[in-house]
Amino acid sequence: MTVATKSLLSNCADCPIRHRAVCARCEADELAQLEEIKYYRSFEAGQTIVWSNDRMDFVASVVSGVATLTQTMEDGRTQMVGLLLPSDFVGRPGRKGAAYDIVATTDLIMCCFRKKPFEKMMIDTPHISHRLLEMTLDELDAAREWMLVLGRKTAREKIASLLNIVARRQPTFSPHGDVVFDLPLTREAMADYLGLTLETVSRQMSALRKAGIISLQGNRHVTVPDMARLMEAAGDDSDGGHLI
Amino acid sequence: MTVATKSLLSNCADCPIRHRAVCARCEADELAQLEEIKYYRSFEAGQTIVWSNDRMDFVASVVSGVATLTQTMEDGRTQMVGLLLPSDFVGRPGRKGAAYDIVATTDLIMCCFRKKPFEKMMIDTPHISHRLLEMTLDELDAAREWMLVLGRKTAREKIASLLNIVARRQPTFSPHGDVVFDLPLTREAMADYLGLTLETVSRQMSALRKAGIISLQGNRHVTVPDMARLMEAAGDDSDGGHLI
DNA sequence: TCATCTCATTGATCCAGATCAATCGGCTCG
DNA sequence: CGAGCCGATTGATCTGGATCAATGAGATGA
Repeated sequence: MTVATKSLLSNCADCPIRHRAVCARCEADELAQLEEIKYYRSFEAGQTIVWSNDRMDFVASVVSGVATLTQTMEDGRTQMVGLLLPSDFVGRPGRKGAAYDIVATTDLIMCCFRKKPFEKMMIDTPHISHRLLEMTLDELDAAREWMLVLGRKTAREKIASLLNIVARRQPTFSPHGDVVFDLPLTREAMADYLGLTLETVSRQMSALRKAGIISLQGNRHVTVPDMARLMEAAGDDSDGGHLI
Repeated sequence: MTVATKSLLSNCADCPIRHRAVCARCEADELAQLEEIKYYRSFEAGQTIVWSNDRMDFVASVVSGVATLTQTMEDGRTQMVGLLLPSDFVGRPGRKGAAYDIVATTDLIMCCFRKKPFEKMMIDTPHISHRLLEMTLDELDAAREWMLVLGRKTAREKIASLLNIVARRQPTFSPHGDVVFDLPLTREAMADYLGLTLETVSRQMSALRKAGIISLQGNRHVTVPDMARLMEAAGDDSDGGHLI
């Protein structure tokens, strides 16, 4: 981490995830309290942050980079159950151990809080626990959306659904014009997310490319010329009609 | 509903889900406040309680019976994303519409709260919002567990996993000796939960019966002579070694 | 510059579960 | 009682994605 980054990060007011993370609703004095108990940790791509069932004595927000939550069966089958992007929250207040393996898939910076003081703050600071409830409900919605993908979609629809989600979480996203981004996942990680094999992922990526729905520059860099066609390939209603 | 049931239900202190539902942590005075804004609704098996995207101006707890949350694609493929048993919470504070179809699969009684007053109470009553956070985190864990089932398990393991979950949520459950219960779902609903067809569900139920892992009396009534064998068939570690 | 490693692509074959179809058993209603 | 219905079972066949296997394309480093 450079000196400039370190100084940027030390101050919550300048934090890139200030308005989206678990601290989003905090007032200046509450932020000052959080600032007292926070510390940063950084990880390299590929590092395991926590192993499933290990004791985990902190909770954290992803500041930059991407991490994954995965579950593994005894025979080695693995399923990714969460994709953590900047501002997402990690860890469970009120429980000792980690329920999943947490792995950094890119270089990663996390803003950590020791669990005990954080739990104490949650009790006297409703702004934190309300924001955490809201974020947890959003994650639950995302998990249920993913259950539809895993249970009922074809391989091609699964790939298109994943590309759609990653595209929409880009900071520069706009639904019109080309959408360009880097996939934060290997083909194998995509397969683990989608309940497929990596060969099927590769074949379906090629199929979407041949159909002109995406174009690829290298393995990771994706261009989507028409988001509506991508959504159609994902089996989603192209007019994502929301009731607000 | 009989007169006896009605009288039983009108008093929170005697409520069968008093210690497990969203009100579990409430003090007597808080309970009295809840009592003011609550009302009961009952539904018959098969009735749809709310349609996806409909306005939903209440939240509720399941008092007795079973309901399901399902998502449907335009072409009719459906995936169940939640199974609501007594004490489970329904609805999302802070959002106008329902995200899923909610359907009663047995006769059902719900304890409802109008959304506005409930949201107001959540702000002044940390016991409620903390309990709701805890329940939502549990649901998120259950949803992620289910993602592993949907993404990576075989049809036989899926069926065994579902039986395992239903067996463990019986009020009379004990891990030793015969476990006996009624499935609250049709074969088709099981298929929607598991991302299978109803034919495959039927075949795998027969296979588990022929293997002696379960026995069936009629279509719905199940006896499990040995929970360890069922867990093994589900692909789960038979010593569910938990770190508390 | 060439060996090695990792990640990805592509081909050939196989099989678990989907699909299509017939039958069964219990229930309700005329 | 028999007709019709609904949920469930069982059989025959098909197919999407898994599996097994070979090859390619960048990156790293001796």
